[in-house]
Amino acid sequence: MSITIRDVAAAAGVSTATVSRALRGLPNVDNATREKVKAVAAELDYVISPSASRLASGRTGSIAVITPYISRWFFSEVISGVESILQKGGLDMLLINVGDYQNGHARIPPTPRLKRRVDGLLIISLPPQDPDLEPILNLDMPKSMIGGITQGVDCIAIDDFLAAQMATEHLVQFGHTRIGLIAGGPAEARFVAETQRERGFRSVMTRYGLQEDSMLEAFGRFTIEGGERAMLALLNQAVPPTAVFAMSDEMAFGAMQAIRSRGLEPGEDISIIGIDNHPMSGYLNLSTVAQPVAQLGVIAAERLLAQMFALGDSAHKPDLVNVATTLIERSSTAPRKR
Amino acid sequence: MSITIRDVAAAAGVSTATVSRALRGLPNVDNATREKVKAVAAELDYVISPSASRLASGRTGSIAVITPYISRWFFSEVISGVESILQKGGLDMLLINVGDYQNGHARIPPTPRLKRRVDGLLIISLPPQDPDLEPILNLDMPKSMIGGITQGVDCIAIDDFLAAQMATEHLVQFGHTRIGLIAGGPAEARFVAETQRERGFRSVMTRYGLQEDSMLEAFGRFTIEGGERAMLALLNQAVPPTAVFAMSDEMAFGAMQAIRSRGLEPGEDISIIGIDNHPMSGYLNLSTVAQPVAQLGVIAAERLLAQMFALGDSAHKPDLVNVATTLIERSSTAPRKR
DNA sequence: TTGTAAGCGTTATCAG
DNA sequence: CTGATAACGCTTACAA
Repeated sequence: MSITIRDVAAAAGVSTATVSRALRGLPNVDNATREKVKAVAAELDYVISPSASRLASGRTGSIAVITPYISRWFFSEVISGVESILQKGGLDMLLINVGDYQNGHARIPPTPRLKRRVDGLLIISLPPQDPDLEPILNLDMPKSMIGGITQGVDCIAIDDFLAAQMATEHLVQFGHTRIGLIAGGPAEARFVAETQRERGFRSVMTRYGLQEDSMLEAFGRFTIEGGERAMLALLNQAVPPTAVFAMSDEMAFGAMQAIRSRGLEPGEDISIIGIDNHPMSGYLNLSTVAQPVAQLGVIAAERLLAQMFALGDSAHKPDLVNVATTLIERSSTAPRKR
Repeated sequence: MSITIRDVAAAAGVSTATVSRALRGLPNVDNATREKVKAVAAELDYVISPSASRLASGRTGSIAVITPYISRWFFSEVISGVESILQKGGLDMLLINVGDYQNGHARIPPTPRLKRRVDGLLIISLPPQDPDLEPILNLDMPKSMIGGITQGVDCIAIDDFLAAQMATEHLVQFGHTRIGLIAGGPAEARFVAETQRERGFRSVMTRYGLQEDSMLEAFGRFTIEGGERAMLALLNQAVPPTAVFAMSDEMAFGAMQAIRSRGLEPGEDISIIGIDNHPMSGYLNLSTVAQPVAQLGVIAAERLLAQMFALGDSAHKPDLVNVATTLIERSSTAPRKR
């Protein structure tokens, strides 16, 4: 029914082998022959059958992007960066959401869906204790991950420890001593970034001999609404913090709302800083530590491609790539009022 | 190297045909045989080779999601909805970004990448005049689209005409007569939604005999920043509007910022309303016409599946599905001050 | 209910 | 540089 390589071969007066070589740009094809074949193929509107090609060659020409969320800002931004590189590399992108967060019903283990289906894996921020992670890492194919740390795998991330230090230090420099923390969730189910950010926060607190009050930590689940609830909890303390470090801008947005709902003004009455530099942050005057999110995706995809094409000769050596962050001061942080 | 259906057949003492039938849940297999085969397959950790299966059966088990953006809120939300259904249906999702907006360099026509690669197409908001659209629609496979209108194709959308009417009417009811419009872009390159929303806006203006001043229309490109610039342009008019309808919440966010930058207060001095009910809208007190974005993706995916599985018997009839919207009043809109 | 065997459309190995 | 031809691993009539 569909037109095959044999039709092209016949029409061009060559063998299927030659057609295959000519069309894929392989060497050892006479230039005239190649042009002829290309012309015939174009005229016949011939398109290679990926299934047949995959079966015969063993390469699938596609890579799986595994993510716990699709629509959250950070993730969609990363995915967008990844896609741009994969498209450029002529690879198909299979998007797989492993978050059971959405609908709660039992998650299907993704491993079987991956086994013989893709040539590479790009893993976005799977928490180390996620039960799916290990089987995925055991899959024998090139992989690179964003926001994780695994020996022997290309890992791309900002230095979360440092970013949190920058944010916290900024608050300390403004004279704040009673500083609250809005984290994502409790330690049992954390992304690597969360753990690192908490460590960074604590390291600065300790360095300046500041009291670490466990009542001054709340969880915001990385959502606006969660950030709002977390801030309200902090405000309900006997002695509320005068400054707060939120692990993400979106949680900080919610926190600012909570602050206002108490008749207080962010910056004026309570300083707040986030991490991300979300597109809204400039408009809401939120101080933050900016990270180049889409760029993380770009780099991870590029390193994945490097692995896939570094066959034999120049062996690709996996590494941990740290991308730089920048402190952006806006009016949500200000010197502490005595 | 990898374990094949023949290994399973041998180990189970049956033919490859039986293994194939048993594993795929086809009828006419003895129950005992089926269980035996399943057990052996599980033990051998056997996974069907998709390439071989596809080649033999002609079905790819994957569908392409074609979108002009990945990381913009509306699109990532839709994609998320689509993914949840496709995953449930056991289908792979190929995400294809056809926006050349990102990097400007010549876009590769997506048609060849689609030809023999997927079983179905889910098209998100391609403008009717997009040169890629027609070749895509000509592809002979099930398709459904979101935010578009094409005869003979399943189309899912809100009633954009009505939504714009609701928003505009809301402003009129508050006594506003000089109403500005923040659209996406000029008529030459519009999404269907834009065209419909402009029509809805104008229909209400006309119904109430309100002046339509072409100087009171500005383009915001559906971004926050664009909305800000557009609003500034409106504010620079000799007689600025007292109320503004923005075609999206994100543009409205930018517009609110612009209003504040002039020392004015949204709602107090200038009313503004958007469309979407973006997660930030509640926090910014933006009035809006809410649409269930992820739900659009869910429905579109479900209808696509319906087409793919309605082979023969109950023929699926393509249709235009309209999803309901709701007016949400917040403090960004208020009665006009005389 | 089960087995046989002919494809499915390429790629890749050898010769030539 | 080019052509036969044997895989690749599964599905699916058709037989049994």
